[in-house]
Amino acid sequence: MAVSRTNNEPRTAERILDIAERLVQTRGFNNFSYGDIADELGITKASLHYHYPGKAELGRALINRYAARFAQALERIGRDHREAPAKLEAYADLYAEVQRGERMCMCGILAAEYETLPQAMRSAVISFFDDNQKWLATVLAGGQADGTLAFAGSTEDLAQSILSTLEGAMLVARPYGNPERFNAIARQLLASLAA
Amino acid sequence: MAVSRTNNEPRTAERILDIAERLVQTRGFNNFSYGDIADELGITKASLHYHYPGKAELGRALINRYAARFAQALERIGRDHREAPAKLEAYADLYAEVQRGERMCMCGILAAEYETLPQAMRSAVISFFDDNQKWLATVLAGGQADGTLAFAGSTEDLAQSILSTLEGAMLVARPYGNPERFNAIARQLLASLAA
DNA sequence: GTCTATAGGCAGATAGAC
DNA sequence: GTCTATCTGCCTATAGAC
Repeated sequence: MAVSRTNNEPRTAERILDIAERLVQTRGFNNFSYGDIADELGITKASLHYHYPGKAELGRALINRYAARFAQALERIGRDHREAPAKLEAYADLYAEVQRGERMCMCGILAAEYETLPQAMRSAVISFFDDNQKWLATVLAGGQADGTLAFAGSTEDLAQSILSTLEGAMLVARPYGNPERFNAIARQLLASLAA
Repeated sequence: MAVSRTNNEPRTAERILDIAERLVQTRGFNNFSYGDIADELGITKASLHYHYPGKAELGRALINRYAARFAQALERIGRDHREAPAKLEAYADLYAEVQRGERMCMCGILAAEYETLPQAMRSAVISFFDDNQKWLATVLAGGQADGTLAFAGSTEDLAQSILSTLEGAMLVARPYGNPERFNAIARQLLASLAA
């Protein structure tokens, strides 16, 4: 049964985000244009401005959707896995999937471009990292409590470290175009936390 | 005593690199222009083309100088420190210095922009990472041999992991503008390797 | 080595017809 | 919602005078 919708297949706003998302994650926010999206979608640049008045608004929409999808994935991990090591492995798999698509984490690449981003996008990037770190810290605390994880230092520091290592692994692996490079680092990271 | 030079103080080519280097490391290679350099240096855009015919050549010169300086720093570390843990600490300090200048590692930010780089720059980025990894692997092997470091797995994998963690720590710390965020991760990393 | 002048292209954005 | 047409600005780059 079709979802209620006035027009036939006019999810143009979503399709714009799909294309722009791939372009951000492969080229960076400043290195694609309305023209690139328009060509691929088969409409004109002017039409894009109807859906997203400016590039800053488009950028906000991109991060918002990306962060929401990531948050859902974290919730799902919480439901699907009981033990902390399994949760962390599933978390690393989220990054591995992005890597397999020959993309960079959206907020990772935006962090590199941070100085050039419109203000509205900056705060969204920070929120993404904060949310991830908070989730990781909770998982780490749980694993420490039930003895499935072993580590020294604060959960916050370690959460920061895990996030940075995964982002860095994606970043450095990019030029090599070799997913295994990322996987090797992720495996080491997880192994170092096992009880 | 003055170094032999035909003109008075015309190291324009070097001053161009100084300015461009800071711009790359803060904004990215695609997010600064000849105009930005010209304004800061007080000459015209056209004059820049005399020193570097195109932006691709400028980019090559930037990486070459950066990589050469980094290689010198690695040599110096080898001379100044005998034990592996001290070498690794000095290595992490190289990154911390960059971070203090509110910059990103040049090759780290170029890795994010990799897809958009001219071919000549791409290979130079990979060489930079390869050289660093090779140096790290040698240090790790030395520390393992004399018992000052303790770790499982291959030296190559661990070298990859250290490089990625430091690059990722710089990347994620950028939006926060807080050097301490980088330092906390670097300390954890070094502590995890101590014998 | 540095300048003026200019070319040619592409960026983001807007007005207004349909 | 999408179009054509257009604007303004910036980009890299070149020619040629000084």
